[in-house]
Amino acid sequence: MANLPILQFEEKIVETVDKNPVVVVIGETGSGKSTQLSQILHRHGYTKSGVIAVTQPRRVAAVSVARRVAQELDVPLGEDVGYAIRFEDRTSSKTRIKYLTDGVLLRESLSNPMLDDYSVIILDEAHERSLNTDILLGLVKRLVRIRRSNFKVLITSATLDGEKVSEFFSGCPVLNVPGKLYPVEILYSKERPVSYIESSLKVAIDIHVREPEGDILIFMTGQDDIEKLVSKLEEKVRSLAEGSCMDAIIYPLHGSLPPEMQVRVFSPPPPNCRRFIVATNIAETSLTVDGVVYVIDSGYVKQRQYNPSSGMYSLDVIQISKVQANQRAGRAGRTRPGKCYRLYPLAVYRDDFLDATIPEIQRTSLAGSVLYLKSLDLPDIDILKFDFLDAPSSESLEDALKQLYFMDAIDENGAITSIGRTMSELPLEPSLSRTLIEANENGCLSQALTVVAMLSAETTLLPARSKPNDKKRKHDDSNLPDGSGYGDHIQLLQIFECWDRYNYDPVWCKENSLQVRGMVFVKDVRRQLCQIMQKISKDRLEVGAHGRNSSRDNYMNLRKALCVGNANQIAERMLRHNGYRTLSFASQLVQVHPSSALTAGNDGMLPNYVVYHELISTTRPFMRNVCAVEMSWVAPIKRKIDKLNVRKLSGGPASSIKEAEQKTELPSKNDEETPAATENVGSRIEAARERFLARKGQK
DNA sequence: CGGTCTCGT
Repeated sequence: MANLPILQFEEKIVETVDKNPVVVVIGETGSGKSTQLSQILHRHGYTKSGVIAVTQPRRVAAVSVARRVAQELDVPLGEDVGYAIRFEDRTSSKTRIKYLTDGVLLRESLSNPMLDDYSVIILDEAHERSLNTDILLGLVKRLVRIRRSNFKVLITSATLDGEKVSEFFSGCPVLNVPGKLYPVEILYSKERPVSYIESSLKVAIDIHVREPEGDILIFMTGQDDIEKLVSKLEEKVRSLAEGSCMDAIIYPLHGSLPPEMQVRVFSPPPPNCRRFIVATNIAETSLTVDGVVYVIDSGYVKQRQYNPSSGMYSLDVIQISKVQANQRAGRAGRTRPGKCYRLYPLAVYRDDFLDATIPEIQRTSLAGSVLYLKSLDLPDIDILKFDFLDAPSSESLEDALKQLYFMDAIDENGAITSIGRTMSELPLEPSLSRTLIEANENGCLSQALTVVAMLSAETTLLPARSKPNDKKRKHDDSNLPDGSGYGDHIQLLQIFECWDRYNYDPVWCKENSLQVRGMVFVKDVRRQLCQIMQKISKDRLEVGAHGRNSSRDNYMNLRKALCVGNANQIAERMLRHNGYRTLSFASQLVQVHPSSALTAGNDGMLPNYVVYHELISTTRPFMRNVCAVEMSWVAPIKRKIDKLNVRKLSGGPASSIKEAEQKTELPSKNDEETPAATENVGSRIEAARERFLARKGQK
């Protein structure tokens, strides 16, 4: 701790914070900013008038950094130093330094918009530009203006363009703190490889044979490619002459690996043995592997993308940004000087790569964030003119308003309704909050709580059911319920009710190929939602998870509630086949995803109407998680869709839309870096993807 | 019949 670079700047930091309401601190990896800034300000009296909050984009970071600081100050965790993450609040009235996820701070601001428990707010890792951090940036900017004297904000970040943030905060000072990285030599390929798997294989084996000891970290785009490369590496390593070089262990590393497999990379290797770690971008920021000296960077990443004009997500392989490339390279220099092999030419890095990754706020549906902003009731804030560091496109904001209008969260003038207010209190996507509220009216709250919690866990829930070589059909060897023909929401409900009957036994999960971690998460979410619903409602609610066991249950009320909650996500079947067209937005042709539990009737036809949880474009556009609904429930929603007037939704006169459009289309210093419209983002990604596919060759 | 990169309330 004594030799952390940041401590040499203690006086300078304190002096600057004393004189300025906002300070940007640029500190590279190893500078100690996450653990030391809060302690420095604590030493200089900033905890006398309030708590110092430090936000983190990740739960594990909030916990581990809090633990370290408590240790350094020699106090018990949870007293003077504490942390707050979802499901776990380890703070007390004594707490002076509080680490928390940015999502938790946003939640807190709902019940205390002035955040006046805090004398200082430090937004850490702002360069990652998580959706929540971006919203917090806008929020604290406003708080600085309103709270004035007793409030300090620090924005800390590794590589973020300090000037840009400084400009955002009316020219606030920028402090630079050096890091503790060893030099990393960058080696470029002469040209783009035909197959980056083969190319990674060759480079990795070359390193293994020629270079001194040190682990190799290889960045790939996804599980599939990781598995391919791992097996090729194993084969190659076996074929090397015995005694010709040191031993090797090869580890895959990605998010869907069970935790016990992930932590293997943290235990040191046996002596005289080199580790190959083949990873997704999970190893870029989330997991740090000690002992890495060589990095192989394919230059690609898989990224999820939202198109607001079609309401559709896609998962694309795209080129990384310069920031990402440098982050990857830095992973080679943590313990001693290292080398980074870039599988692309310098010219590609220099001319093709974006400077910074497109921030999440420009890649995701904003319904939840817009509802949040509406619920703050800030008289001086117009959603379309909200002060973002990088504004989302006006299309994206209008899409969010439309969604909220169809869910009755805002009225035709764009004002938040009482339904919208209740929705904003629930830590869920708006469609799911709306479903819960409707279900409560319909007398099927307990069922809806289960469905909504299951959907919150996303894919953690139903992993690959069949092994690659297993040609059995979906439910063949599975005893899991089938959704009674109504589709996936009902199946999810039935699965959880089953687990409940088995007293939440983890063994049952494994036997039915359900991820234990995911199911436990569902149980936690469900419990949290029960508490919130109990608080909101005056009556005692019936929230037990036990299924009613009536064999002829047609889930009528639950499906009605789902229809209301998903008013923006309804599809109508075509007359002669089982394709659907989406209602609302521009109508599109979509299919039910093949993994769905929805079944056809005796005539071979699927239901006339379904609601879906998500549209995802892969080989074709699919609806994922669908539920059968009745035409009579859809009719009133259709009328509402026909009557829609977007101009009014955006806050009255059409002028506000125009202004927002102009604002986002202002030329910036670097057009590449701040894309104005989603279409630009989309087309650039499309181009990058085509190049990638062309290069990937064989696949 | 298809394929899931990473976070978070």
